[in-house]
Amino acid sequence: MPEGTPTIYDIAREAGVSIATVSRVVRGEENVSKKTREKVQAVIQSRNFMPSSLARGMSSRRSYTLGIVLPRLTNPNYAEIFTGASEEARSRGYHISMFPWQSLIDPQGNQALTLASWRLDGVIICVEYTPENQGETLIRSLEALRSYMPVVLIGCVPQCLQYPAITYHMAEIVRQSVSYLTELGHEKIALIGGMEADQDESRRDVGYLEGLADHKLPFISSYRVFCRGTPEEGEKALDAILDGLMPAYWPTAVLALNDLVAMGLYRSAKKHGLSIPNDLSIMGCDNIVSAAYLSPALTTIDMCQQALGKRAVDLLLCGEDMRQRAEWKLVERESCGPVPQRL
Amino acid sequence: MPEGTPTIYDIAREAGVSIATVSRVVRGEENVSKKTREKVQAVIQSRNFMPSSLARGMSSRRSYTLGIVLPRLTNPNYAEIFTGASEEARSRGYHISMFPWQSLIDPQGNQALTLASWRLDGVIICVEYTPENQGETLIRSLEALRSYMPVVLIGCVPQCLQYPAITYHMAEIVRQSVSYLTELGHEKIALIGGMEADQDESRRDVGYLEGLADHKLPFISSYRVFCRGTPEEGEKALDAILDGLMPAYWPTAVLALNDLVAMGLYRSAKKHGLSIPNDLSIMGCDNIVSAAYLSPALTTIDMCQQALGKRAVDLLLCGEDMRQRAEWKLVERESCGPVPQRL
DNA sequence: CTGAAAGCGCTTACAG
DNA sequence: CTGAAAGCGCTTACAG
Repeated sequence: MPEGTPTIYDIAREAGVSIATVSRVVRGEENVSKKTREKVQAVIQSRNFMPSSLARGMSSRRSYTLGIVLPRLTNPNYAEIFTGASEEARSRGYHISMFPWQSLIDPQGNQALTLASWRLDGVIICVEYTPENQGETLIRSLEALRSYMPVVLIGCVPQCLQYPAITYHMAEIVRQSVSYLTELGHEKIALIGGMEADQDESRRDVGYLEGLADHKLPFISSYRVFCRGTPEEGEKALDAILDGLMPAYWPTAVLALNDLVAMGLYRSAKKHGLSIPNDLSIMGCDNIVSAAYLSPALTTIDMCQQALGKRAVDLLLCGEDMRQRAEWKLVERESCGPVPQRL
Repeated sequence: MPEGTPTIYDIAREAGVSIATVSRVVRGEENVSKKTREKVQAVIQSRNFMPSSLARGMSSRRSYTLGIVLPRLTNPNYAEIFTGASEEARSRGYHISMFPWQSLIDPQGNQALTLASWRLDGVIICVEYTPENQGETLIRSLEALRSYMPVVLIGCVPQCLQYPAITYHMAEIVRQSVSYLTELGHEKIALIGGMEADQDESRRDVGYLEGLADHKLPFISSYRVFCRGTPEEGEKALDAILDGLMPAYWPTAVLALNDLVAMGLYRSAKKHGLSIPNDLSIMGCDNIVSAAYLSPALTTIDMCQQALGKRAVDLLLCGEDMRQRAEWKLVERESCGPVPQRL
C-alpha cells in the first residue's frame, strides 16, 4: 500500500477534532453536532479518506464482509449463485467477496484454511461432490472453519455435517424427470449423472431407480453412467453407451448431470447420426444461459440459482440452524419429444 | 466471529514462549531452534490456530492478497480471466479474491470505494466500456483507488488513464476478421458491436471501416449496429437489420460483439429461415466453452482469457508501468462459410 | 536463538 | 456532544 494513505489521525488533526469524533462521523452516528460533522466530512472528502477495513474489523470484531467459495467458475450457474448472494448481501449492508476453492482445500487435497484467516462475518460454501472433495479433508476443513465463522452450505451436503444448509434434492428431481419422459412414451431412459453425496435424497441414481420402479421399467445397467460435469465428459459418456450397444437397444432419452454435459451429448448424438429430439430426447439440469440458445433449445431443470444465493445469505445472517431444500422447476423447451415410433 | 478463536497469545502461553517466537514459527523464519519450533507447531496444530490476516495486514502493511473486479459474471469469459489470475497469484504466494463491480461504483453510479478499504497488495480491474461506467465516475474512482493500491486494468481502457494495462486491440481484430470473411467471398458484412472506449485502437467500428476500405467495400450504415453483450440484445439487433431490409440486401456475414450475442444471432437467423453458414456466416468473439457446442459450432476469436489473467497478475506484481496488448487468435469452426451463390 | 515493547488504524466504553 | 485511553492480534526492529 502506498505511503501517503491517510488515517483517521490525519483527518482528526486536519479537522481539529479527536479521532473518536472522526470515527463517529465515518460510522454515521447521530450524536455529533452538525457543525462538527460538516467540518469533518469536508476533510474526509478532500483527502479521499477510506477507513481501513482491517483496523475496523480488528477492533469491532465485525467485518461486514461475507465470503462465498465456489468449486469452479467454469460452470456458469455458480456465477448466478454469486450474483444472487451479492445482491442480497448488499441490500443488507454487507459486502461479499469470492474465494477460490483453494482457500479451503489446496490442490494437493490438504486442508488450507486461508479462508479462516480473514475473520469474515460468515461464509457460503458451494460443495460439489467429487471424489477429491468428499471425505475427510473437506469435513475437517469445514469443522476447523466453523470455529472461526458461521458457515452455510449449498449443494449436496454429506449426511454427517449438520450445518445450516440448502440442499439439492436430486433424487426427487430425477424421479420426476423420469416421469416426464415416460409421459412422452419413453421406456429406454439413460442417466448420465455424477457421484452425489452419501445420502439418498441427494443422489440422482437413487431417484433414477425410484422413477423406473414407479413406471415398472427395468433397470438396465449400461444406461446408468457416472461422469464429471463438463461437455467433454458428457460426449464421452454417451459415446460409450451408444458404441457399446446395438442401435436397437439405444436409449431414446437421456438425463444429463447438467447443461454442460448435455451440450456434450448433443455432439455425441450428432456424431452417431441421431437427431434431437426425433431420435433422442435430452434433458439437462441448471438452465444456464446458453441452454435456451442451443439448437434445439434444451429442456432442463431450472435450479433457481439466483434465488438460492439470496436465501443462502439470508440463512447465514439470520443465524438459524436449519436445512432447507433448494427450489427447482422443469423448463420445457425443444430437446425432449415423443418416443420415436420406428422400432 | 465466535468467541473462542485462539490468538497468538494463547499459543504462546500454552507453548511457554513469547508471542514473537510464535510469530517466527508461523511465518516460517529460520532462526528458531528445532525444539522450540516443534513445541510451538504442536500447539498450533492442536488448537487449529490460523493467524488473523487483518492483524497481520495491519502490522506488516502487506496483505498478500490481490483483488480482481469483474463487471459481471454472466459472461463466462470473466470466469476464465479469474481462473488464470487465481492460478498465477497462488503460484506466487498470493491469495486472490473477487470483488463485485459495486465495490468500485455503486448501482446509482456513485463512487463506492469499499474496495480501497481492504488495503490489498493490488487489484486487477476488468473494464467494460458501457454508457454507465465510462466517464467521470469511473475515472474518479480509479484515481482515488490508485492512492490506496496498485491497479492494473484489463480491457478497453480510456485514453486518459495512463495506468499499467492490458488492452484489447479490437480495431485490429475486427479488421482481420473482415479480411477473413472477404476471403470467403463475402461483401455484405455486418457488424453488431459495442461502444468501446474513446481510442481508435480499441474500437470495433474503426477496425470495421478499415477492413471495408482494405477491400474496397462500401460502408452501408444499416449494417453497423451497436448492442449490449447479451443473447437477447443480439437477437434483437439482427432482427432489426433483417426486418429493415429487402432480402436481397441482407448481409451474408455478421461479426458479433461476443459469443453470447452470436447465440442470439443464431436464433434470429433461424426465425428468418436462414441457415448457418449456408445463408449467413456468423463470427463470435471470446471463445466461451459453449461456443464449440453450438450447432453449427461457432467460429470465433479466442481472447486467451486465462493467459490474460496470468499476465495481469504478473504486471501487477512486477510493478512496471506499461501497457500491453492482449493476445488473440481466430478459431475456425463451422459457422462461417463461402458466400451464398444464389443471388 | 529468544523476549519486551512499540506500533499498525481503527472502535468502544467511560468520563466529562 | 466530545475526548482520552485501552484494546483488537499481529509484525518488526531492538536488546540481549
